[in-house]
Amino acid sequence: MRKRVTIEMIAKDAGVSKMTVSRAINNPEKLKRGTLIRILNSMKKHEYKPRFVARILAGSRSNTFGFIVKSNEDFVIPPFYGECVRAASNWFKKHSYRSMIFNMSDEQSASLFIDYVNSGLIDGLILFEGTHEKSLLKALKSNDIPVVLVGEDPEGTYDFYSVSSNNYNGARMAVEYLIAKGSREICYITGIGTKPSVEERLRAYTDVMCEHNLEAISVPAENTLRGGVKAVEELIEKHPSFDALFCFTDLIAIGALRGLRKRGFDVPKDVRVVGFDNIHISEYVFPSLTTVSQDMTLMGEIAARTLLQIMDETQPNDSEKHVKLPTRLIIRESA
Amino acid sequence: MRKRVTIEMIAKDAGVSKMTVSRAINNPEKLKRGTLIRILNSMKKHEYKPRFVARILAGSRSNTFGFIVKSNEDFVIPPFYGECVRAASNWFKKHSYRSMIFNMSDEQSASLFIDYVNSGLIDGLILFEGTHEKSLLKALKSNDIPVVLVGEDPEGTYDFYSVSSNNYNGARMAVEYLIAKGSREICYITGIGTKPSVEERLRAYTDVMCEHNLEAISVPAENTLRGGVKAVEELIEKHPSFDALFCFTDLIAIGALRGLRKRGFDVPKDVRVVGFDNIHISEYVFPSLTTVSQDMTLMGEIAARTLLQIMDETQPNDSEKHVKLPTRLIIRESA
DNA sequence: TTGTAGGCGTTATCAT
DNA sequence: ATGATAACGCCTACAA
Repeated sequence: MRKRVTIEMIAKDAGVSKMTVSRAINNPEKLKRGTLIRILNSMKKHEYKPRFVARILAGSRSNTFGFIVKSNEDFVIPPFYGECVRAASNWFKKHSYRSMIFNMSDEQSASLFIDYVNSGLIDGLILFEGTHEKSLLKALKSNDIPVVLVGEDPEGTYDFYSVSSNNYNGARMAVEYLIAKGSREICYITGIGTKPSVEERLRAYTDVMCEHNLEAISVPAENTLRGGVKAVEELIEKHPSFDALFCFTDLIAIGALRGLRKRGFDVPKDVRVVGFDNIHISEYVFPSLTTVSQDMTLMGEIAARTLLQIMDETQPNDSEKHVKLPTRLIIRESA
Repeated sequence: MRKRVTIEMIAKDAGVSKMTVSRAINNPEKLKRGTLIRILNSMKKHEYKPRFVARILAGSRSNTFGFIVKSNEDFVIPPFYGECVRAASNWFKKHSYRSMIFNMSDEQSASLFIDYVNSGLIDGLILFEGTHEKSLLKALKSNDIPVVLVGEDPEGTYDFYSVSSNNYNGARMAVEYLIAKGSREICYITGIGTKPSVEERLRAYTDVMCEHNLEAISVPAENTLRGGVKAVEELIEKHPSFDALFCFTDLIAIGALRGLRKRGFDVPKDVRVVGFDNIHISEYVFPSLTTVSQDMTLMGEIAARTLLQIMDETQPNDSEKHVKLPTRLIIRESA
């Protein structure tokens, strides 16, 4: 193992003090041209890289942001969050910040992430729905970590900035579309938990059905492919006469497609199916999925931009506290 | 912002020196019961958390491992790697290590990761195929970072440990199966680049076709859904009479299914399709995908176990240098 | 424009 | 079993 190259060695080599080398790195404009060049050369020659942890310990910003995402059975980074992350991460990059993903799937990952945060390794965070646990939010708040939520804050008690889609309108569109197409016995495969997205989409479904004097029937499912299959089976058991399914997510919908086929149903002839999210693969499955599209790229960008604004107190902050993005109905083969 | 709780404050509060508190954290067995309890209580009272970066700077291990994964157009963490990561990460967890994912998609992410590694924030790495770039491997080698490759080392020059599937045998199985089923005009949608997996699967395809006096026709595709669609279009253009497709990955195969359907081909009646990887979703698409299964869980576990063995020099190291895992043909609806 | 001294929070080493 | 001191590598504040 080669011995580590430190700032001190560069200083000695370039015939200056450590401080001058430090300036060469952080405020090069404050140095005389000659000195700067000499130092730069020496750094290159010795392949000097400042040691990240030392800078942090001495008080520097990390210029690094984190994403906290919850895995599911099918994906370590579920596609919907993945696209938001990609967009946010590009935004950060454009502004010379770096970013990294923490997948919060267990205690162990949580501990790592907490260590990072309270060590100064992370300057700010974007939390995706599913990770908005009270204890976590509280910890972040009390440590003064800048945070933006993707998805609404379930409690609202911590007053974080948030970016989400208009879940209610999106779900309404989907159900109204199914009704317009002639479906009457529309069942809803809902999500699990008390997340706002779950509650709003369910409420929209119930409202629309009610407005049309149709019976609202919903069953819950894990947000996974398998969850979709199981929900369909439950539905066939309990309400075999449905002629359409609205699903909490595309993942569930794709599972539902499989479940329906297994039982001999044709989509869309026997049963129309609509999902939510418009993840990449929904366009490729058969039948391709009619779905409510969330603009993940825009969500990611807004989340990133908001976070930067929160942190940069010198700039005027024109970010809305709670952004709600419109959704679009994407009509494909399944309904 | 609450003032940071440091080891010094705990020491004062518990009436001992910093060193003793440090011991309470790292070698509790060396303390007298009473002292230990007093310190522990004080730590709890003040919600003391050791500062990660300070420990690292002072010479501690991070007990953290990293995964380096390459994103693609469809997924930030492609499903195949995702499953390996999940398995490896569980293995680490079981041994009280933590892990994190770096997605190497650009310069910016690379810089973060390099900072981490040469700061001591990462004790070892698992690199997935697609990230085995010469410059990276060289840097890791010269910094003495313990590394395990998933997928074979394309160069072989750096002598890293590696875990991969037997790509050649897997691909042979697939092609032989297609022939046994009666297909004769079997085209291969191959991958891009010079990765061993690309070369071996292609070689297997060519060999088998040759052994049966069949013409080998292959077109390259990006490893994405869209790549599959495009390859099918190219194939229909150039060799419209094919009756089977073997695809470099499931992602490509799923794209191919869509491409075929768009052009009115029925799978498997007109064209049989076989993929490679057996990612989760392949079981759910329609027709469900016949594919060559790699045991991602086992790969992940072996990679993790090997890495731990490399690092722990006290233990005898019984890891093979280059593990090659067997594959299985999973027969479903598409062929 | 450049240098000096001190501190960031922890652990290692050597004492006691 | 516990403590004192130095070291890790960098940056801030002040001085020259």
